[in-house]
Amino acid sequence: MASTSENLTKNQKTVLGVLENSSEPMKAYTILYDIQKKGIKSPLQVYRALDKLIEIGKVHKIESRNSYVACKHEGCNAKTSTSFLICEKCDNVTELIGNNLFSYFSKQADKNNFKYNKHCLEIFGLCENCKLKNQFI
Amino acid sequence: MASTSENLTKNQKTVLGVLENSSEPMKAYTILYDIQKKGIKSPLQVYRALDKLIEIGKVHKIESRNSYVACKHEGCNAKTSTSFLICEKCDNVTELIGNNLFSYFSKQADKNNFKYNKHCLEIFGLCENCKLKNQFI
DNA sequence: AGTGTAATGTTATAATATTACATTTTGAAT
DNA sequence: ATTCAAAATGTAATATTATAACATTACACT
Repeated sequence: MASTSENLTKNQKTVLGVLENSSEPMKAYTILYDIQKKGIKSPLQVYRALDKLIEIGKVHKIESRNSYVACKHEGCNAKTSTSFLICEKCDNVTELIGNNLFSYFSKQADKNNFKYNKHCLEIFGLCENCKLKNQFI
Repeated sequence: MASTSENLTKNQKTVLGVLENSSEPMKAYTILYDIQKKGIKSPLQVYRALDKLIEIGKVHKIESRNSYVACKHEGCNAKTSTSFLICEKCDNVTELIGNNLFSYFSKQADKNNFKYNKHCLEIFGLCENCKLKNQFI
């Protein structure tokens, strides 16, 4: 068995727990403040846990926001690449999965004689809820 | 006439100048150190200039690197959206342009009942040069 | 000249992330 | 069981990136 939640360390479990219970992406220092009761005292402890969780694909970073989000997809293959829909109104974030972005980007890269390895994609706009609300403004 | 280089302010011209003369993306504080001779003394002056330059599409930000790059494309429409190829070996950055990413992403968003507004895409891999070098390792 | 708006200058500080180094835990090989 | 190396941890300090707050200046338009 590879890297399931079972063989995470204490700090890693704590950080992952906070993220999984959050309805939205969290910043590193917000995570820190949330778990100082649980024995984590320094930013470094959070960043180290995040690094590991990102490495094994349990957590993704949203670059444009310096935020971190737990991945809800069992066995997410987005260990390196990430693709998000980010609502500009309510900050809700959805991960794009099971699509063919990889092959599409590979082709785009090829045209520029560039060898695709991974990507990060962040699409901004309105989520379903906010879209509906917006119609009446 | 809209926002051409002509009606930029002194600070904005200075910052844009540095970026245009750089062969690679620059960080805000690197820009600052480079132009302290020219009367710009504080980070804020750099960030304000960058904000404006980004707003008018003369400069783009590379989110994953906290770096800024001058746009080489006359009348670049990427005022908001950006798409980059980033070499993991040499840090060379190329902007993807004139492609149909917009419509592709709109469709992807639609599938999730999400209204596309803009995006940032960063593709990591090997640029042409580094790809060639790599073959002999 | 007076007014409004944008840009500027300056200081301080907030927010995000890493270095350095000493210590402890873990777990596999003997 | 003991040893050993690798991984993880703890702690303090610091580096890096970005913004807040507020006073001042420049300039176009009346």
